[in-house]
Amino acid sequence: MPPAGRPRAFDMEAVLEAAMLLFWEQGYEATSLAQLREATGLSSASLYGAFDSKEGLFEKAVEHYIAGPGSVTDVVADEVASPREAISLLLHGSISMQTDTSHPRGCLVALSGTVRAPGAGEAGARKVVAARRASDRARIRACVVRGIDSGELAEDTDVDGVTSMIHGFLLGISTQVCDGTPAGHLHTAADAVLANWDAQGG
Amino acid sequence: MPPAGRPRAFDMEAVLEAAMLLFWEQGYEATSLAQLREATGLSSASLYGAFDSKEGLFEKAVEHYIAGPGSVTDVVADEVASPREAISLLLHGSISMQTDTSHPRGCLVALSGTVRAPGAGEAGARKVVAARRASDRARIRACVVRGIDSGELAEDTDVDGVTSMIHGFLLGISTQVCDGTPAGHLHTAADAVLANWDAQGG
DNA sequence: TCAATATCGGATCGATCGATCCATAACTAG
DNA sequence: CTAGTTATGGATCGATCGATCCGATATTGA
Repeated sequence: MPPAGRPRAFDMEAVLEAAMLLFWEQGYEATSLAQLREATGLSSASLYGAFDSKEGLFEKAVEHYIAGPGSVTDVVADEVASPREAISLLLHGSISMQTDTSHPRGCLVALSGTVRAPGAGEAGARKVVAARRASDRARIRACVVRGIDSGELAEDTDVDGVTSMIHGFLLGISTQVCDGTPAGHLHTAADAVLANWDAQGG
Repeated sequence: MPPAGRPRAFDMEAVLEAAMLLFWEQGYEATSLAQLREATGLSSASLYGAFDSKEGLFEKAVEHYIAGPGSVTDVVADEVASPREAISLLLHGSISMQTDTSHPRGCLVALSGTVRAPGAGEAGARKVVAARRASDRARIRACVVRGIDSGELAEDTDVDGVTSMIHGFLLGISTQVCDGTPAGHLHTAADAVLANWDAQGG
C-alpha cells in the first residue's frame, strides 16, 4: 500500500535522468537549481521535498548514472572472464560509452571533481564520486591480483604499479574525450595498455 | 621611464602566486572574488583594473602556473634527450611535482575543467587550460614521431595510439593524486608505461 | 466525514555572486 | 604650478545563488 499523504506526481526516473544529464554536461558547481527546475519541470518545493538539497539531488543523479551508463565499468568485477579480458572490456567499453554522442561526453564520475582539500570541508557532493572511483580502482586491483594468480602476469608484478597505470589511463580518457580525441585513437591506446599487460606476463 | 599615472602598489608576482594557489586548490568556479581579494590583499578596483575580470585573472594565474610548477612538462620538447628519456622525465617529473606537499595536489591544467559543450559558449576560462593540454599532447606526439625516426619505436607504431596512451596516463595522474594514490605507485606505473615503449621497439 | 500526512505551484527569503562606481591619492608631462 | 592619467580603498550595484515558506490539493487511516 502507498504511504500516507499526497502521492508524487512526477516520474522519479525521468527527473533523475534529466538531472544526471545536466550535471554530466556542466559539472556540479556550474549547474544551478534554476536549470534543474527547468530540465526536470519540478518546482523548488518538489525538488527539496524529494532530495533535501542540491547535494542530495546530485548524489541520486550519480547513483542513477552508475546504474546506467556508468555501469560499463562493472565488467571488471566479472570473475567469469579472464583478468586480461576483463580489463579489455573495461577500457574499450568505457571509451565507447564516453564517446557515444547520445549523451554528454566523458565520465561523470571522473569529471565531477576531486577532493582538493582533504580533511577540511570533505565536500559532500564529491564524496559519492570519489567513492565510485575508489571502487573502480579496487576492482582493477583485484583483477591484477587474479592475473598474477592465474599466471597471466609474472609473480613479481608490482600490483599497485600496474593498477595505477590502468586506472590512470582510464581516468585520463574523460579529459581526452572532452578535448576531442577521436574514439579510434583511444581504442588503439587501450590495446597498447593491454600489450603492456602481455609484456609483463610470466 | 615608468608610465604615466599612479604606479601599482602591489607585487604582481605575489598576487598571481596567491591567485594560482587558490584556483589550483578549488578550481575556477568554486573560487570567489571575495576569496581572491582576501588572498591577494587587493580591492575589487585593483583586481579589475589589472585583470579586467575573473576570467582575466584566471588566465594570468594559469600562465603563472605554466611558467612555474607546470613547466615540468616542457622537458618533453627537449630534443637533446632521447625520445624515451623525454617521456620518462615528463611522467616522473609530473608525478613528483603533483605530489609535492608544498603546494596543492594535482595539475591545475588537467583539473581546471574541460569544454563540455563545444561550439556553444566556448567558456573563456577553459580555453587557456585546454590550449595547454593540446600543446602538451602535440609535444608528446612529436616525441613519439622522433622515437620512430630514431628507431626506438617500430616503423609501424600507431602514433596517435601511443600518444593517447601516454597523454591519457599523464592526465589521469591528477585525479589519482587528488584521491590519495601514493607517489611511489605512480612512479612504478610510469615505468610500466615506459616498458610498453620498449616493447614496441623495432 | 474528519484529522493527519505529504506534495504541489509559486512567491520569496537572506546571502553571495561578479562587477561597477566614486572620491581620493600618486604619479608624469608640459 | 596645472592638466592628464592611473591606481587605490571602500561602498554599492543588479543578478543570481541555494533554500524556505505558504496556501491549496490529494491521499491514507480512523
